[in-house]
Amino acid sequence: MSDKRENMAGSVSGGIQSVDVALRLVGELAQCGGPVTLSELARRAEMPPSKAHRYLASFIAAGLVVQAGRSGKYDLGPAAMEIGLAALARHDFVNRSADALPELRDATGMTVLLSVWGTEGATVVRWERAPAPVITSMGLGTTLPLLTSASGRIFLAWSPPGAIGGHLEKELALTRSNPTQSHLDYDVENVKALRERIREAGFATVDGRFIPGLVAVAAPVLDWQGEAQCAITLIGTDPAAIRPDGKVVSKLLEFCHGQSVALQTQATG
Amino acid sequence: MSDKRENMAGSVSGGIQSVDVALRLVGELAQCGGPVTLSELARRAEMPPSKAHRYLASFIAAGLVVQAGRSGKYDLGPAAMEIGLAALARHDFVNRSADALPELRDATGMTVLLSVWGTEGATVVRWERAPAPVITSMGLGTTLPLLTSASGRIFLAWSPPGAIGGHLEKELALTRSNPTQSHLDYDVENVKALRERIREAGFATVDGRFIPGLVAVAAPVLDWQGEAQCAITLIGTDPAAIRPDGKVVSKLLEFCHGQSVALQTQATG
DNA sequence: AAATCTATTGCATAATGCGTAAAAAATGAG
DNA sequence: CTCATTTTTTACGCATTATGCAATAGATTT
Repeated sequence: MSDKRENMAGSVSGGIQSVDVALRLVGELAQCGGPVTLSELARRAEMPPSKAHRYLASFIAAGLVVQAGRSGKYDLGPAAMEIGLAALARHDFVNRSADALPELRDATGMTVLLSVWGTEGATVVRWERAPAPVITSMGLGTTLPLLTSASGRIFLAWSPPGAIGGHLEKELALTRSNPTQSHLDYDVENVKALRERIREAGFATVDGRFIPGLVAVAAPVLDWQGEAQCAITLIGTDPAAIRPDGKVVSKLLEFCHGQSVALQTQATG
Repeated sequence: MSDKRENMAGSVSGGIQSVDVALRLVGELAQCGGPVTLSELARRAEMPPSKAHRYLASFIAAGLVVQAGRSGKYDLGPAAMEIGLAALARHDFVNRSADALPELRDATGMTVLLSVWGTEGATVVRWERAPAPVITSMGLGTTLPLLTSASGRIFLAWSPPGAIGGHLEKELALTRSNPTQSHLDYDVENVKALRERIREAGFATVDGRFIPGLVAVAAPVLDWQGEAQCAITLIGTDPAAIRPDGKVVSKLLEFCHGQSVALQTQATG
């Protein structure tokens, strides 16, 4: 009767089941804003607390998770930072651009954002706040929407459709169910046209419609395949700053082009 | 004869064995500078390639690992970044100090480093390069030595001895076997005295002996238990800048004290 | 102080990961 | 182009290991 050799659990990755469970657990923990109790974490990951507890024991032993204070709550630990920083250093435009981002900020007077494409969307990896008092509460790891942020639109335009398909659908569904933002109601055709327009222009902008009073312009750093490795975004308050033929946009494009060339020449392997 | 219920493998974490293996594997992958082949990774992690392959399948399914190009080499993926960034955002002195670090840099004219204690040692988490041309090629995730860096010495002095014991011994052994650095030959007694001196002073300095031409001074941000949550380090070229009664040191101490207070008042739970 | 919720540990069972080994694919030499 | 060699991937049965359930211990609230 047990001639079915396939994995009877839903998560068929061809790998190790325990690891699938473990990664689901750390994923949930990462999405929680801060320390969580065992039972809440178990609830989110949809597993009995005792099971979660055993996995957490392994995580703690590896330093991936720590138990905060004596509240017993669990939180991500130092090993998580190290793995993340190692991953960040791999895609080394982060380090390479470290010197350049402040320059760009000073040259434009706008807040500079560096984001990459993660599993949850466009993820902020580094930012340089402008001297001007722009109220942007955007921390490391913030994920930005695909359609309504300049950063997101870069990945919309310069990522293989397969990579963003799921997220795009999710956002489209969300806009439809949100009639208050009727001016944003994109459909499959609109998005296709938007994508083309952005690719032709070489950059993407959003005006104050999405975040009132804030405007942004973004451009991609492209690898040898023409895919966006990261997006550089400038955020400010002056709508005039993001005019297609303005100084800000040209500086941004120049910068991104230089980064793209640097990325493509070194990664010939 | 199998009445021994204890885990017969070496890694007894009280958790899930498969997860211990998995975390060892990602740890190795993180320590490799870049993409690695299956066989090399398996060699490092001391397991048969077939075993590593199965684990990697799970990692890839979760986005923790990607297969670079068609070389088949494995590398850390976007999920690794996200987990790391989430961990970084948790220990929120990173975000809190984001505004403050540049101020400190401008006030002192020195390069500012923010480091935390990770499993591999003192780990650079954020830095602000000084306008002055200081040649410091220090990327995110760089780990600094415990004895011969100002950042490391902070954790030497303000960490529970148990947490740093292993690393300390390793470094002591390394210094002993390295006769060219005879002026560094610390032993258990020396280190104990060094630790006491640093704790009394409230900060640690290193002069040009370790990195010729560079000097550094560091101070801790302490949590409610009196342990160092992170270290703030100033790096420069002028030995006069790091005098104990100088302006730079007092600015640094003032800054760290402020951060410590902020940390302790908000984390009352 | 009682009660409720949460965290942690123990145990039997069967499901899962492990080693061995072979197939398939890639690489390199003649 | 063909063969030889290395590397990656898949297959399978056995034994170890993760699991669900339940009991205990601890914490927090009424």
